[in-house]
Amino acid sequence: MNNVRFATSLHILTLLALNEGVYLSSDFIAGSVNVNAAAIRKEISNLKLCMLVESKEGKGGGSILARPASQIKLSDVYDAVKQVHVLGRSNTPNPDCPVGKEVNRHLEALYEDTDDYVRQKLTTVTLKDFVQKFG
Amino acid sequence: MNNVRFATSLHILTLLALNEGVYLSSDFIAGSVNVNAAAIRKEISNLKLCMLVESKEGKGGGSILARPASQIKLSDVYDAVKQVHVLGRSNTPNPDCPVGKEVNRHLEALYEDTDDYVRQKLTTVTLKDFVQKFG
DNA sequence: TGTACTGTATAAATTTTGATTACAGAATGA
DNA sequence: TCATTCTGTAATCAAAATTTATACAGTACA
Repeated sequence: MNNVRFATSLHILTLLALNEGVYLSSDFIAGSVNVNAAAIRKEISNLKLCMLVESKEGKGGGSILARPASQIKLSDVYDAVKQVHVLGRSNTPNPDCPVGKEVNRHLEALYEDTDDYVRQKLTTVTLKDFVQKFG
Repeated sequence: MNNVRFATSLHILTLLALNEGVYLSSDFIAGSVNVNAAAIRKEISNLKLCMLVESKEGKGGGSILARPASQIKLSDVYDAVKQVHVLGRSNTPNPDCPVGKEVNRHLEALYEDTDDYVRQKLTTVTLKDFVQKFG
C-alpha cells in the first residue's frame, strides 16, 4: 500500500463533504489535490463503483457524495482503495523446506487478521468526523 | 509497505526460533526463503541494528536470535521493517486551497493513529506464539 | 452548435523494489 | 600459515509499481 490512493480518495471525499450537494468538477478537485485531472477522474471512477460518489457528465457536471458524510465510514475508503495487505506481501518460499512449505499459510492469516483489525478501527470514524476537523 | 520485508524478516526469525542456539548461515536461510543470500544478509543486518539477532562472522558463523522467541514480539518485527504508513503516503496538495492547506495535518494524524493501532495489536503476539503454529 | 464537462485508454516517466554479482574482511582449523 | 567458509557491504542491473501526461470520444447544457 505504498501509494497515495487512500490520501487522494479521502481528499476528494473531503471536498465533496464540505460542498455537500454541489457538483465539483475534476479540474477543481485536481487543483486542490495538486494532481492531474485524469488521475482524479480515475479515482472517482473507482469511488463510484464503490457507491460512495455519483457523477453527472456534460456541462455543469461533476461529482457529489452518494450519501451524507455521516453515513460514510473511513473503512469504506479503505475498502475502496485496498489492493494489498497493510503489512506487505509474501515471498514465494521453498516448498521443499518444512518452514518454507507452511510459512505463507500462517503469514497470510496474520496479514488478514491485521487488515481486518485496521478495517475495524476505521469503521469507528465517519467522513463527517474527519471533515469536522477542518477549521 | 508494498514489499516483502515483513515476510522476509519474520521468516528469518522463524527459522532462528526453530533452531534456537544454532547459528544458521545466510545461505541456508536464503534457501528456505528462496531469495538471494545477499538479500538475507541485508535484512539480517537490519535485524541486528534492531537488536533482534546476533551474528558471528567467519567459518561456522551465522545468526541466532538475540533473545528467546518468547521475548520477541511481532511489533518488534514491524518496527524493524517499518518505512511508510500502513495506509500509504500523502499527496502534496495545493497550499493555496483551504482544504489542501490542512488536509495533510489531519491525514498524517490518522496515518499515525492507524500505525500505532497495528503496532499495538502486534505487541500481543510473540515470535514464540507464531512459531508454535508450525507443525 | 459551441462550451464544459466526464470517461477512458494509452503511453511515458519516475520511483520503488528486488536480484545479482563481486569482493574485502573475519573466524576456523588443518 | 593457508585454504575454507562464512559475514558485511557496495554497486549495478532488472523488474515492477506508481504517477503523470496527453488525447479524444461522448454527454449535457444553454
